[in-house]
Amino acid sequence: MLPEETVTQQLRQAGYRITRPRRAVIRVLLADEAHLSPAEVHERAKRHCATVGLVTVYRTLDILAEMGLVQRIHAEDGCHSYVTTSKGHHHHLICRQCGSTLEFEGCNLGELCARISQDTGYVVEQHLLELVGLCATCR
Amino acid sequence: MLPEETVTQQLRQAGYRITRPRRAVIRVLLADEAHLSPAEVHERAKRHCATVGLVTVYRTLDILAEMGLVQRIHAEDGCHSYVTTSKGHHHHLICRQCGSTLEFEGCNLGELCARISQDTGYVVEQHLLELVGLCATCR
DNA sequence: TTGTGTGCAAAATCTTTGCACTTCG
DNA sequence: CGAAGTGCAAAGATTTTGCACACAA
Repeated sequence: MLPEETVTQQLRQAGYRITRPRRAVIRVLLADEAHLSPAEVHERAKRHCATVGLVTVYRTLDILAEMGLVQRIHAEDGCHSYVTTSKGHHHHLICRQCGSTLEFEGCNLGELCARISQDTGYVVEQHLLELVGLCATCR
Repeated sequence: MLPEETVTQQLRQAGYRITRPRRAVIRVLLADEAHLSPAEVHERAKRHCATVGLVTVYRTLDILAEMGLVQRIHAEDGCHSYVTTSKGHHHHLICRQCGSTLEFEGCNLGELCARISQDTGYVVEQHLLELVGLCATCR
């Protein structure tokens, strides 16, 4: 899990100001290991900044997503929740019960992509991969 | 691509009636090789059944998804569009330009899942995999 | 001090629900 | 004929936008 200061520093470098509401959103996302919807982030962010509005949560999530610091999770019923994400190529492992997430590396899809490219004529540029299951606790 | 009769027969077997609006939605999804949002499906379905309402499109998509005949596509900005899908384990290859999709098999993730299970304590039950790129035409 | 960021309210989407009418089987 | 299906309008839910005020830097 990224330290809060690393995130705020990146925001600052990108020209964004560090405000109480933004800090609250960041803190929620870093603290929680589960994926959270904007409404859930808002609910929890109020603990750190009682006056924060839902609109600011949306705006902050947009910025963080734009900068690659958070990512949407694609669940069965939609893509309405977010988790923090590290730099570089990796994917998420998601518990279907509690929503906890874990990053992993080494998806090893290069060979598959090459084969598919050859077979289909598509140029494969990126891939979306998520593993879904039960975490050790929920099992 | 599945023949229309196969789909309607499956609906019938599941106890659903085959109506003009439903047939229109099915025809649109089978004909189009790109992924379509409910609104896009509606627009095109009107060509086959001028009076079809958007609500019926939603309801029909729900039924088809429930039966595993269509699937949501998970794009960057959301999961609001659908494609037809065959039975069995496979994934989609999606053109980021025109939205055309192609199914492929043999994702070969068994080994990866086993490794991740061992490393993390999660039981990996399912996975979401999509390849994104450019189709031969858009290239 | 100054312009970015904020909350609020309102608007814009998108999706679901209630209900009387229609239509498949 | 009867129950399942439909369209419409309205309600709900979610997300975005406009604007005056607040507050980081």
